[in-house]
Amino acid sequence: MEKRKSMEWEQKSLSNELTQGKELAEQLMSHLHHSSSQETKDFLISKILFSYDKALSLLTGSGDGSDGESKHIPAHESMLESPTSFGNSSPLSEISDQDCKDKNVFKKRKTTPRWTKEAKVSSGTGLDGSLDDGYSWRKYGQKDILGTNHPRGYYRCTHRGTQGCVATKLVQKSDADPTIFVLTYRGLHTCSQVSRSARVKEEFNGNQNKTLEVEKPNQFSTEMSFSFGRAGLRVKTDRLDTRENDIFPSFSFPSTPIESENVGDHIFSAIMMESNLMDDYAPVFGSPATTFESDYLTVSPCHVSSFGLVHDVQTSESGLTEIISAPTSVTNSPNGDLDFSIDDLEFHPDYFGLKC
DNA sequence: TACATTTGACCGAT
DNA sequence: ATCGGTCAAATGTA
Repeated sequence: MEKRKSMEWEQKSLSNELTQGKELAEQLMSHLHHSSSQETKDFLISKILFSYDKALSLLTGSGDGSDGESKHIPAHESMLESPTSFGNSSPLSEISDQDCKDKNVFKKRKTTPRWTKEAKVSSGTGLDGSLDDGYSWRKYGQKDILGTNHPRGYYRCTHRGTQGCVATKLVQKSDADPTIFVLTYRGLHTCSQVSRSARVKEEFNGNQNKTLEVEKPNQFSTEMSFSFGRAGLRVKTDRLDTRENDIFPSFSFPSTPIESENVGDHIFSAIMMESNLMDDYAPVFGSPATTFESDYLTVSPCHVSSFGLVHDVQTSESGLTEIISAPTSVTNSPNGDLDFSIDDLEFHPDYFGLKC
């Protein structure tokens, strides 16, 4: 009896996944006929691939594909263990498989899920650098993490006190490649830094030949891309004499234009590494079976990388525009952090069809 | 003086 | 008991 129900449920899930894949493909088709950015298309492609991955895992019994109920996977940890290994793998598939081994998919989470987005940043300069994602961050802690050589820095939005902004971010230098920083964003920016973000974007527009697509100015942000673009990088030269800063630079995230001449060495890639990722994307794609239990769902212009399509982009003059323009077609908003609440989704329904 | 950073202590989850 | 995350007092900086 139970088994049969389970099978029916799996069948339904499978159907949902396939349906979702179809819808995504249709959306992709639509985007192909319009002037959507490559990033948007990549995004859809990655979604499709993941959807089919899930469907396959359902078929092969390696997982139930319903990681919407899965326990939280310490994404940052797995990533830090092998920060450069995502280019050829499908981390989410792995997560899915892992999740499905011994969990009861109908169980509720014990804790509020955290939706994280991670990014790898390679400075490549040997100099400490700051990243500007359009927001002001204030460091509130630093911790040595077990199994890692570098401490993890904890940052929260400067406007937490004044505007109650709950966005936080974790920054940690990669063990495998000290030039790479792993950024983990958490929470939704509820603060208003629109003008600042807009200013940064204008800078890009002025400096680059390529035009930014500002399709949804009030919803999702391009800050992730900005943070690794030229406006977001600057060389922090103060307090370099301290050991701590040597191994772990302080990220102040001002909107200071890049001052380093080594911008071209900077590499950007972002990874979304959350176990519940796909299910929470699902509503965006109209999956009928999706349930909302989480407080936030994450949308990142960079999540293509989380499906094995790691998008490392050289921030040379030509490459930079690629970084900037592609993600902007997906997001544009004061919410530099790309997490957003379900409520936000409801208030901006047009986002779904347009972007996802 | 106001704001940011540092860092040890504390807390909750596992 | 351990570990990751956060707090908050002390300290630094502009």
